[in-house]
Formats: sequence, structure tokens, C-alpha cells
Amino acid sequence: VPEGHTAHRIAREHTRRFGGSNLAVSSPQGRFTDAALRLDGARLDRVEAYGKHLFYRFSGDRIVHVHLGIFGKFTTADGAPPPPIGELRMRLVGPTSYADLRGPTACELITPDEAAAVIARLGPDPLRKDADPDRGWARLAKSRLEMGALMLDQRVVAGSGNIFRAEVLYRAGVSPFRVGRAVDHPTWLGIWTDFRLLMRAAFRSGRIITTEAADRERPKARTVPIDDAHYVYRRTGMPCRRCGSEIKTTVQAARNLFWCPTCQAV
DNA sequence: GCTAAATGTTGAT
DNA sequence: TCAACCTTTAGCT
Repeated sequence: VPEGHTAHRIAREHTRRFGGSNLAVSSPQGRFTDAALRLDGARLDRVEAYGKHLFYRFSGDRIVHVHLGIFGKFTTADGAPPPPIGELRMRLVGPTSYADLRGPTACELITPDEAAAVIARLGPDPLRKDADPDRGWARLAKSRLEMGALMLDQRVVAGSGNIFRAEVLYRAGVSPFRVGRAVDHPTWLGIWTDFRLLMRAAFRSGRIITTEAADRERPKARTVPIDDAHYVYRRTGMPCRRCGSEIKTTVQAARNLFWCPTCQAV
């Protein structure tokens, strides 16, 4: 279940497993069958991630665009694939392993131009070397939207999701209800830098861990207990780890928001 | 066995 | 702002 780090981990793993190989492509569920038939047996060159989007670059300028959405999941394993079970949208089978995709928002065969158009709609991705935070700033600085909404806007930070928005604003001491126009440039750069730190850590460990306990144990982030991984996300009614105030929740930008009313007063 | 919820996006109102 | 869509699983009865 994915924010940007998940897409980047999948891109890396699938490139390692399948890059340069000819793959059997199928769609047992039937909703990707036409494209699967056209791709079956084709060589996959590599997989790239931009924000939460995945691009599977096959020979002949054919690209499979995958977006996991909120439910999507890849199951990847060594060996021969088992008989398909459930709603299996796409199955990739390489020489020594396979990947099963279920429940994605997007799984479509597109052209390089169409892929470029998807990427052009995205803001800077903290997990990409070439990311320019000022592209996000250009949008944020003139917006009347609240920060809690802007931190979910993929044109501001590509790859951010509901956990990162809550945790990054908490760590910055910024209220999710402050409007973008009321945020100064240094504050934005601080938020951006923290995004990059947290997302890189999540990329390495496979988990979003934002607490100081995690900072100390970052190399062993997997060992941090689930209940200690976040400052505010899904901690409604529990005491703030820094000030003891009760963590609040509401719905903002159609998602559950969590924040500390004391540490994030403005 | 049923219901609600979940790290998301799009397109219509 | 709201509903629709994608699928599995946790937490009930």
C-alpha cells in the first residue's frame, strides 16, 4: 500500500528481476488482456518511477503505465507462478521469478508521448536526483489552499501521501490549516528537505518511520514497533509524543488528517 | 459471513 | 465538494 517510496522500490526490484528479459505477460482477470497479448514475449528494458507512477519500458517504444492507487499491490516472488487466484490484473513472468498486480488504479499500455504527458503533470519527486523544489514552491507560494491539502498535491510534491503529509507538517511545526501563501520560502525548503530525508529512509527500509526513535534506529528501521513509527498519523486521542496534548483528527482534502493542536498551532 | 476502512486519483457538479 | 472506481483485510456479528 503505497506512497512514492513504494513505487521506487518496485521499480528497482522489477528492473533487477526482469530488466533485459523477455517476459510472459498475461491478464487472468481479463481487464488488461488486449495489451497483454500484444506484449507477451516482449523484452522489458527497465522500470522507472516518478512520484507514485510506474513505467515499464518494453522493446518497441511500448510502455505499461501502472498506478497502484490506494488498493493496488504487487506480489513478487522467485520461481514459477502459482495458478492465478482472485482479481489478477497483470502477471509478468521472467526467467526465474514472477510479479502479480492486483487492484491498481491504472494499468495501461501507452506511448512514450503519453508517458511524458503523465510525468509533465507531476511536481518534483524528492526521490529523484534532478528534483527542483522551487517547482513545488511556485505552486504553493501563491495558493490559498491549506497546507494539509497542498502536501497531498502531486504537483507540489510528487510521491507524497496521507502519512507523509501528516508527519512532515508535524515535524515542521506547521499547522495543516495554514494556507500556502502564508508559508515563507525557508519553511518550504525545510519541509522539502524533510520530505527527502523521510522518503529516502522509507525507500531503504520499506516502511514510513518518522519518529525520533526511528532516527536513532534508522539503519534498523524495520525493527521499530508499528506503534512507535509515527508522531500523529492514526494516533487520534493519544498524547502527543512531544507535548502530551491530545492528537486531533478531521477530514481535510477528502482524507483523514491527524495533527497536534499545540505543536502545530500555526 | 458481513461491513468498513485503507499510504489514491479522476471527473462531474 | 462529492461520488465512483480499484481489491483485500481487520474487526465485528
